[in-house]
Amino acid sequence: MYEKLEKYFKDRTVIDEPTLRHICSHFTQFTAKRNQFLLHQGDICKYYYFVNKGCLRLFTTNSEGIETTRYFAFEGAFGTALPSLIDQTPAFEFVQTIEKSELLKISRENFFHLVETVPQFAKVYRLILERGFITAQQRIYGFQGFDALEKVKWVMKYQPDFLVRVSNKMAASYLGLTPSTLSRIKSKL
Amino acid sequence: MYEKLEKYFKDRTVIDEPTLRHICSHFTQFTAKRNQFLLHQGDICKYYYFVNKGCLRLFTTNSEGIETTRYFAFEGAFGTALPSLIDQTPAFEFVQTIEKSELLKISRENFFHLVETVPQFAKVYRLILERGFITAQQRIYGFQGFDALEKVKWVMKYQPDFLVRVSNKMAASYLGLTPSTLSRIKSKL
DNA sequence: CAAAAACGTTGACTTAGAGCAACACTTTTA
DNA sequence: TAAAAGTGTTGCTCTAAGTCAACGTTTTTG
Repeated sequence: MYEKLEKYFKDRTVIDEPTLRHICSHFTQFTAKRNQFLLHQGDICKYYYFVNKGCLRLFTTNSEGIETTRYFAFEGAFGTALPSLIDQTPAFEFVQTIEKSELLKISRENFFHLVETVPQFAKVYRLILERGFITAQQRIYGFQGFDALEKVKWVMKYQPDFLVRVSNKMAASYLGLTPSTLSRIKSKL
Repeated sequence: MYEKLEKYFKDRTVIDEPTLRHICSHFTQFTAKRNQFLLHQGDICKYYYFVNKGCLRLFTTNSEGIETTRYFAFEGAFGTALPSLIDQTPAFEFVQTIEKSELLKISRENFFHLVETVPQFAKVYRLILERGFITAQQRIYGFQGFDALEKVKWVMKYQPDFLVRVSNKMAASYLGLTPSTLSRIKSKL
């Protein structure tokens, strides 16, 4: 139940077993069906999620109903609507499973309590933020000024399993293309 | 010399004077001319910068020489090429002043030493990362699927002083537009 | 398991914004 | 302070990608 989560911490910091168990005791497991929403736009986000199995998608829709996907959290990754969780403001993004999933969740209160009281937890949170920030930067640089073909090559290089794991439609909403365009690109390699 | 930096910390955490002075003692001041480069693409980034006066721009160029700007650090803001600073890998982005500037810098070693040893410093770094991550997310959502007019309205709403402070050319490279297009948009409000 | 809904692909048409060039105006520099 | 370099604006043309629609295939659901 907590193997993946424990591995996540062991891979990122020096940590003893009691501390690990203390951390894990704040996470509770639950399952979710395919396409189940854990958070709707406008809700206040209460939990940080960790994916044991399956996949979470974070996305928003604009006024015309067009979806933009920001992030997919696969097995062994954390994910949440961070601005809403931090500031307790209505979420801009939806959090949704795209497959039947086994998830762990920790409440905002417990999460930040651990950040304040367990140095290893604070360290790992710092690493999550650093990587998240860096990934978002790469995405800005990687997508701005790229044409459709370059975007597709970019994900194939930096997230090789992405195109096989995710539907054409969702991949398109991540890349900022229409499904038609992505389909045409893929047919030429 | 350290007033802005001290204010930055006082605004973000509870901190006593000796700790504040300890932190400040690791920063050294220097000045830079307009359009001076503090870091070139491919260099290894050694410093975190704080802007006392002036402005830093972080940008990259693609294979055709087209510039994409990710971030402007104005007075009272931190800025650096974070992936390079953290991993000590060749920088993907340039760091450049766009005005005559007064800056503070702290070495990577001292920065992370303070993160490890001064809880208030770690806290403030965490806040920087959280805000940076959130801003980058907003930028992804704000720009993907927006047309040129919507992008311009978006910056006017969320960064009102931006268009007046920054040249048309640099604003365009931030927005992912050509200078011609931005110029045309502005002429229609 | 059959009907309905959703998805992927492809073709024809349209369009927002890029590319390019010309010119005026401003800033830098020698 | 004159020449050179850089910047903002505007007109014209062109193209990458969006829109819309048709159709077959897969997935969902009652």
